[in-house]
Amino acid sequence: MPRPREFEPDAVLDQAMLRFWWQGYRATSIEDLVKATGVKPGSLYSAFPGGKRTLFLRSLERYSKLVVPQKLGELAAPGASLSELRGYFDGLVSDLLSPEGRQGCLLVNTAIENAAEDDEAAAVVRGHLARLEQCMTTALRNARDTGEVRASVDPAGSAKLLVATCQGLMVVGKANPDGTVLRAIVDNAFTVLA
Amino acid sequence: MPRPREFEPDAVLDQAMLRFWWQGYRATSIEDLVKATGVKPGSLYSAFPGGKRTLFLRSLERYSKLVVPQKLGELAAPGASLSELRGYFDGLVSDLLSPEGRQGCLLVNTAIENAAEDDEAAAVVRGHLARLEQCMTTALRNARDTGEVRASVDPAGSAKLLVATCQGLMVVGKANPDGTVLRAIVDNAFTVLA
DNA sequence: CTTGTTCTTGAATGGTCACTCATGTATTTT
DNA sequence: AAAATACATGAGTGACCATTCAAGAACAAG
Repeated sequence: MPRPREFEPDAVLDQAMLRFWWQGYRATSIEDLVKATGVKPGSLYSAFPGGKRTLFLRSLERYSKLVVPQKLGELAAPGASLSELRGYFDGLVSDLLSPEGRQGCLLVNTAIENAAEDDEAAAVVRGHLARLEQCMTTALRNARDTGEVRASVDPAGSAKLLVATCQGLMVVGKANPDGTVLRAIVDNAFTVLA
Repeated sequence: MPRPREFEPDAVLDQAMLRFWWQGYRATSIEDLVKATGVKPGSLYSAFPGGKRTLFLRSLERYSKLVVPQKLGELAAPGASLSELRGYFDGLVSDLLSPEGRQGCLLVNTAIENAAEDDEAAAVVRGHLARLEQCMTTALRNARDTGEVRASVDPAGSAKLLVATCQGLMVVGKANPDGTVLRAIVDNAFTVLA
């Protein structure tokens, strides 16, 4: 009976995610999204009840589901070890140094822009941090078992530090995208472990 | 001859700084500043040509000049060593855990919200990061000389890492103000050195 | 083909934004 | 006291914001 929808909601979310990522939540207007997707305001609001904020929260979830795993790469595998951990950090650095990577991480941006006033957004960020910490803990535990890192390293504690380090990397990289500095940070973070 | 100004521009900047700090640049309206200072739009614009953005850049400079030295405390002294460095991190953590400290650092927020699109703002942030790095380098060098940290520690490199760590601490603290996590990060950052 | 249901469209709403400007005011010099 | 000067006031500007809604359109079931 009903008329079928003429657009793919996930495609809309992909575009919305990119805009929120590049410009931030407040700086992205509904008109931006209308232009980016070709979907008119009425359709947007009927497909995403709750309007802009819903679009944003769904974009965050989509980022978590699509972009984050791609960035994590093999670090997400249960057998990941020191090289995968290092690979993740190297990937972050090269992202920050490329023109397309200057936007940093949507979840870090969200932590700063929205976490204090939007607890649902903060929860998505916390989930991301927890997942990252868990991947890193596993990798460190594996690396310790194989002797790639010193036995004195506490996987859980070091993982917490490494999570903070990569968030900090993103902040520093956004203000000062200098490869020398960013690589020095990563190098020093890893000299501790070996 | 002229009629004297009835308000103190620095007092206006103090209020503007607080608003930008707590709410961010975009989320702070001129009307917010008018309400906070009692100074009407016309006077605001004549005292700060360039409008909102000038007010913001001046607020950043004022933050750098007034708030940052207070947070740095004794870490800024030439004789600072390991305990001053640790004191700085402990201060960050207790700030993040207090209700008034939830806003984090204006310069970190600026790095995320404005650095990509406003190079003048980014420059202020870079200046702050450089100053922080220099204080930490000095403290680490002093600490190494007195044997408080291992001789194998590279002051310049470790300082870059510690700068990133404290930026990361701010991001993590904003999404997840959990003392256990934040203290674990600082503890692990310092186990490397001793 | 008719009817029912959902979708699309885009103009319209009321609010807020950063910013300006004409008018009036306070102070100092002459 | 009068003139000159810079400041204070706050209504006003046009632009943009998120959101709504009435009207038309497309499809499926009967």
